[in-house]
Amino acid sequence: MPRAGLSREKVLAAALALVDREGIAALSMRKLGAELGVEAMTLYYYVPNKDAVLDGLIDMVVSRVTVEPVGPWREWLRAFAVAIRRELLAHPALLPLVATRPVLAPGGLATAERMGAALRAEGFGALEGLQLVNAVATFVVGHTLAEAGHTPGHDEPDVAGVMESLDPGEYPVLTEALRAGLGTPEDHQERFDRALDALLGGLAPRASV
Amino acid sequence: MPRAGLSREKVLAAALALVDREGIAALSMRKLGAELGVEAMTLYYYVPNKDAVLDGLIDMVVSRVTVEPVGPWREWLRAFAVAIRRELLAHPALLPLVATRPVLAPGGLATAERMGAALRAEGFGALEGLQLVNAVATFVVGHTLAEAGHTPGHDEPDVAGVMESLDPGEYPVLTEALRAGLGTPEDHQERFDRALDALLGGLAPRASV
DNA sequence: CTTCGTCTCTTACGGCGTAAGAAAACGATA
DNA sequence: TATCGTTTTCTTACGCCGTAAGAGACGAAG
Repeated sequence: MPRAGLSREKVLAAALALVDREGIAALSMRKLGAELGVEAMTLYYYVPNKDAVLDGLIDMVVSRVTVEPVGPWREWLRAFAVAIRRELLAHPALLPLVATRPVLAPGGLATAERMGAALRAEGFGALEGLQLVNAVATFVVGHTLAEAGHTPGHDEPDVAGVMESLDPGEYPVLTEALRAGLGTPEDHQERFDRALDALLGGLAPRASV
Repeated sequence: MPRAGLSREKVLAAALALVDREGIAALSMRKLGAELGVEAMTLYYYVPNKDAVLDGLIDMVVSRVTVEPVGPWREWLRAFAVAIRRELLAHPALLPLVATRPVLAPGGLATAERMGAALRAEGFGALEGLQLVNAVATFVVGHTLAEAGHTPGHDEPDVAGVMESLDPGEYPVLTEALRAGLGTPEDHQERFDRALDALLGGLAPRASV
């Protein structure tokens, strides 16, 4: 029986809290151990290495995205996209991780399977349906990355700073767009909605509509 | 006059070669120095710190994407998307970097400006046009990341391995899709083309078509 | 020759992931 | 209670990393 009451789950939970609070760069085995009142090497009893911690983190987040594929397929695919985005924005520090690991992690497999099955019932082929799911997922990750996936050190795009340093004579259209709100949260939301609508509106099963 | 004939450009070029050859994780100041026949600290005469090297790398790649915005806007936007993808796939190790830094880097500003101006001439607003450019860019980055942006260590998705370890009883649709080519290069290409068509087809200026 | 600006090196510090194994705390048994 | 095997934790050490600080080597200019 563990003396400090540790477990893989508690290690991962502490890691997520640490990352959310101080960013991905602050996640070191030593700091994570300190967070749990334990030496760094102790963690290796619960986790094979640091990479497993990272994998565990993305799996935690991905597993939280659960959407029932019922009703019109465009609607629940949209809900799927929105759910991914919400979850990613809740843990922006994890974005670079989620983006650079294969989507075929255990946490997302069941969801992918259910969606693929539902789409096949709508006339899509198995490959075609999962391509669609994949396209939506990669779109959301890409968009959310651009929105919130800043490398620590380069903090957020800093629209105001860019605007000032931009020569209006050289970049008139950019200047005008920035003044009109390019890069603001509302802009991201609007762009996300519009592009998602376009994407979903343009995709359909090969055979019929 | 430099004794070793070094320069910021040569440092960056060597860094790009090193990254292309051994991956982003292999890029350390010491190795980069060795690559150039010089000690690590020597590099700091040409570059303020490692982060500046990374910034320089993405700027090199981004700057190479130059598309003339002439003709039907959907066509050159498509060419733009294809050009980004080509450039990113040529240096897949840089993908995680490109994805996590603001798109508003110097190298891409001029391109964005020209495209924004061209779109405004087509009836888009300044903000609206740049949103469109941004949407296309983030889509491409997201898609290409999923295609080739594997974290070193996790090498490429390894479709064969996933297929074998997948229980066909539990994941019938996934199994079928994998057998049909999900995750192959052709699959990526096809999905990219289809989603890009959908995206471009669904986007239009607010006022007219 | 001296001086100065340019370029490169040496040394050192604190941090990282983790391999190897000693050491401590525990429940069960005698 | 005393002992034992297992489970859990810690100590030490190695080779990496980015880079701060400053010494040294060099050609050109006076």
